[in-house]
Amino acid sequence: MVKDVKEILKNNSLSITGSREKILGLFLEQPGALAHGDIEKRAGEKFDRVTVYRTLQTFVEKGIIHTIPTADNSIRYALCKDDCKEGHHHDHHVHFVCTKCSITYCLDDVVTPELKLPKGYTSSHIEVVAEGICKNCK
Amino acid sequence: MVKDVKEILKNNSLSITGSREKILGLFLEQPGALAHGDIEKRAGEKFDRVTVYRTLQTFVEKGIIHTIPTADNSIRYALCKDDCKEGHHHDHHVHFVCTKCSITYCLDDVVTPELKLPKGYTSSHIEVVAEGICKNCK
DNA sequence: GTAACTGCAAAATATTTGCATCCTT
DNA sequence: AAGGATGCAAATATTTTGCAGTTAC
Repeated sequence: MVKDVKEILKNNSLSITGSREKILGLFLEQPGALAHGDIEKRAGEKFDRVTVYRTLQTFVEKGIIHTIPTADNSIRYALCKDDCKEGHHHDHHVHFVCTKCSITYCLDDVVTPELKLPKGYTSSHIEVVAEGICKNCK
Repeated sequence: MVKDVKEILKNNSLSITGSREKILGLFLEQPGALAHGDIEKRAGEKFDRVTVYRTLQTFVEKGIIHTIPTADNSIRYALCKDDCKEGHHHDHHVHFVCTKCSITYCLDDVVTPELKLPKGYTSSHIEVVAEGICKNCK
């Protein structure tokens, strides 16, 4: 995983700007996923709401981050692994939402299981979200 | 699965009102899941937006329907099976979103697979959403 | 210098709340 | 009759859009 903010942006042919560096930095400096609100309210940083929306959207399009749908309708974003390319996400790992601290983790080592779908159904992507207690809260 | 609207409401100690009958009827008469907007715009029926919000919330609380989170941030609702009790959902089946017709199905016969979570994590619920082409669209 | 990015204002949507009225039991 | 449900109005919250000024390359 490339850890340098500038390099990630360069690799995706995005211009290097303050907001992008700071927002991408937030993702790199912590393990969990971030919701739009988390980023906006992040202490010490003042982001324009609109810039956050647009930056997140750009990152998703470029395959730098991916979205994690959760039951409470709060979309979270998390870093993609290196093999995500523009328009072609490969986040075949399981997501875990802690019901206590509500941190969302990407369990990169837990692979999405195979599913036997009924006749006639073909799936291109499977999203798995587990809910429970994480290792820090147990 | 109980198919009678009035009976379902009675079983859950809800008063039988026009909106509840109509909204619950919508769920019973079709296989897919419904989003809030689907219900509101349903041709032939005029529901107050607020009533729809409150009715759906009541149904979820009573365990009559459950929510299905999807990547596009549109929450869908689908009927629970009979073994859902108030405050204790048992929808251990897989959900399928067709990328073509965007109907969301509950695949009641496909059971949520077991997951090997990392040390320290315990899950109480696992949500699986598959995306692809359904049997009607292939 | 040019194209892209940002931030402000404002529009468009979506969701929640209060309250008076009506309906179910 | 009493409690709960509905529908309207309005308050909040969320997301999108337009545009002028600024910045990266």
